[in-house]
Amino acid sequence: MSSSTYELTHEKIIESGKRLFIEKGYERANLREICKGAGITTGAFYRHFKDKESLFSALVEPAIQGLREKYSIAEDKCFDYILEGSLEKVWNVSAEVLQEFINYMFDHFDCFKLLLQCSDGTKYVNFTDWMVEEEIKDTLKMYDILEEKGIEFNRISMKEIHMIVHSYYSCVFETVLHDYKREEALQCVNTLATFFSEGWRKIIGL
Amino acid sequence: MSSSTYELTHEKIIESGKRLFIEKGYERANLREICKGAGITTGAFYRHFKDKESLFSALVEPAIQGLREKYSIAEDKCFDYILEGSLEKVWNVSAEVLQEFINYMFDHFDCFKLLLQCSDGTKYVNFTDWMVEEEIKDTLKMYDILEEKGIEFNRISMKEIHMIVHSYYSCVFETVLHDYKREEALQCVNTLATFFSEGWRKIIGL
Amino acid sequence: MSSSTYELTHEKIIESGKRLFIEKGYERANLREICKGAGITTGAFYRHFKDKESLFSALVEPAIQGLREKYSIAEDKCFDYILEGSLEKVWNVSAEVLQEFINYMFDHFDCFKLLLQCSDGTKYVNFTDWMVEEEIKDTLKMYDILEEKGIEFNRISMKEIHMIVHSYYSCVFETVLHDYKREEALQCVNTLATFFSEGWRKIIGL
Amino acid sequence: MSSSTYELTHEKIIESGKRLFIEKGYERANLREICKGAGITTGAFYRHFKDKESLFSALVEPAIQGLREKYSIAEDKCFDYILEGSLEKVWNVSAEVLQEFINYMFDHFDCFKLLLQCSDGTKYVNFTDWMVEEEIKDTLKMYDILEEKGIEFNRISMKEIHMIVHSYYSCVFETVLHDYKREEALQCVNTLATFFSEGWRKIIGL
DNA sequence: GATGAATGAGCCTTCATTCAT
DNA sequence: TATGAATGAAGGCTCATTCAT
Repeated sequence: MSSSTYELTHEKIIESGKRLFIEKGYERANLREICKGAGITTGAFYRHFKDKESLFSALVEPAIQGLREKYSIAEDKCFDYILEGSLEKVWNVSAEVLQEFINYMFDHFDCFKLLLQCSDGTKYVNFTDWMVEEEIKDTLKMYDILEEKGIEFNRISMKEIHMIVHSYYSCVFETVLHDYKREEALQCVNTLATFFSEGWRKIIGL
Repeated sequence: MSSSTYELTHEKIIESGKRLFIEKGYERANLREICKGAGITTGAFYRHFKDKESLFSALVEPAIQGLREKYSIAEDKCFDYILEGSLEKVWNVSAEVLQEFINYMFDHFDCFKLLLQCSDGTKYVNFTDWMVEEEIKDTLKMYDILEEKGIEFNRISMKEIHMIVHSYYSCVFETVLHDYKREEALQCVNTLATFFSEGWRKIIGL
Repeated sequence: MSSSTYELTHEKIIESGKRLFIEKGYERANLREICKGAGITTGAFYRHFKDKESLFSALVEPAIQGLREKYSIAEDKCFDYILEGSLEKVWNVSAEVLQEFINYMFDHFDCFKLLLQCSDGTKYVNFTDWMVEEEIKDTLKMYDILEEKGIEFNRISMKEIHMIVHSYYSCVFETVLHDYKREEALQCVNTLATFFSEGWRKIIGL
Repeated sequence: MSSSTYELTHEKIIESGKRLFIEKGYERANLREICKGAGITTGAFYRHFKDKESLFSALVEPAIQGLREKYSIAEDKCFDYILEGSLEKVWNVSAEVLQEFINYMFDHFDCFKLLLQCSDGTKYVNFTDWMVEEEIKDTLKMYDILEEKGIEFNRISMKEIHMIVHSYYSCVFETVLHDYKREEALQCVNTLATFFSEGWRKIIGL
């Protein structure tokens, strides 16, 4: 058995922290209660985590990394299609990726709950914005490629892009924020893909 | 004559509170500093407001009411068009209403900033959700009317509706959250209207 | 009576802080006990002082300022004599100044006790060194004047000057550190003046 | 063969402790870090030392003993000269002893640094005073001898003696406190010897 | 009616030492 | 015997709210 006392306690802190952060949010959750929930004294906590924010990071960072990877792979796939000119396939990939995202998020439901709803007071408050910025970078890259290829399309302003991309992620994350069931979420984002691909087409005139 | 000392002080508290809440958020803003900013003592504060949250409400409630009214009027107008069968006009109204909303929000920029970005720790944290719920009620009502009129369309699930409506408001509020200029915002929501009307059409198949 | 409740409490904190800092030293004295000694809660403390170190500063700063002024006056007097060539008078002034210093220190006995014996952990730990540096500056200035006037003397190294000046102040402060009575102290520094003037004469060969 | 694992570890703790005590002072240095620096666990520490203060003692006690011995020898030599009436030689011995002291201190620089600058919070805080007391005992003994021998001299009060002796040691220790180089220190105490012998002569009138 | 000093519970964090394994 | 997780008491500090003046 790989679970030493240390690891057991560590796990208990993680669980207790998760529970309390979700229940009350980062700031209102207090360490004493988290420790009580983990069956340890406050002193013991600091053998496991540097401080309160460290615990939050530990809770949330792996999920962020995982999503980042998923995103990175999807990104590559999309650009391949764009480069080979199969624009239509991009929309399909987009839909598939969305499903993957949702599945990943529901595999780490609590982490994303934490990130999206309980992170006020941490450096993760603006997690959605961060995701949006990433996506915008890609959108701009896509613009460049289309231009290079001599494909005609309407450019819209940065602000407009931002708004729409934000809207997109805000939909995706809504499934976690409002405790959708996995199946509901998957169905919803299907609709979302349709909705958005139609919107984009109209806007950029492809 | 309308500006007694009392009212003057009241106004000063309002201003100071607004400033500090925006600067630090509801919880991290502290009452002593708010009072200092208003040139009063902490004791005097409680003559004007029941407690900290009351001040926040006072700051924010008028804007909510105003928006509610705007919303109500728009709602009526939309239903009139739906009832008379001029579906196409509904999309136009939608776009116009959006402009009005934006203008209203920018007329009360600070209040909406407060509501959308600084309300963690108050009962207003979920302001966006509340707006979304309102809109959903209308969407459902519209469904009923279309049905009554025998007009064919695709029904989508509550969750899907929720997600898309949320997305819509999340766009609208994004203009405040990211400090768009009024003109930018107005232009953006124009795009948004196009984007969404196209999306909706596709989804519900009208 | 100018003593409002605030000032009364302020004074009580000062007294309690002084007592506890002297008893245990800055670091080992704790705020809760200081407050208990002052008959207030810890919260109240922070209406009077920014933090623990602030209280220490308040206790000690006036005495430092006072000494600085005394020093400044003595300095001027000495340089006047040096400039007019009455070197012999300088030794006399030196002795008189020492008496004044001692009297000043005994007028603010607790403050100097604090400064010299209880300041570990504050920015005042090296108070003696600071005084020594001041005096050394003057010694060097005196060197320059003697040189300008063409008076012959032995120069000794900075380190030697430092050591001897340190020794001088260490004597002076010893009277506080070891709770001499004022009269004892005054008599002692008389001897000290003799002792040091003899030493200096020999060393610099005047 | 003399370096068992135990002794090796012991030595490592000594080194790590020395480093950290010097760096932060006794109280602010923390045991966990000392142990980490020694490559052991906190539990293991207590197999080598009873507690934190024990470690400090171990670090510092040998140097104290060594100095004590040096002192004792010097003391005997001085009294021999006094008894045989060679008062002048006493001053010379004094200067020689000082050189030896300095050399000894610089041979065990860290220990004296610890003793003089990092001992706040231990029973060694007043090491200088302890040295002074020792010297004073000798001074009084010398008084007695002079008296017995019918030699005339000015008696000065205990407090005066204390002050001047303190001043003397405070010079000596200053060389460690301010990180003089050995050569600087040796030169300085030469000056010191001259300075003080002149002072003493004047004061006691020999 | 206004003042503002005081409350008091709460917060995160530190650390020498102990003790089950 | 060595380990190192856990203890537990203490520390400095914050803040919405109360209440004697």
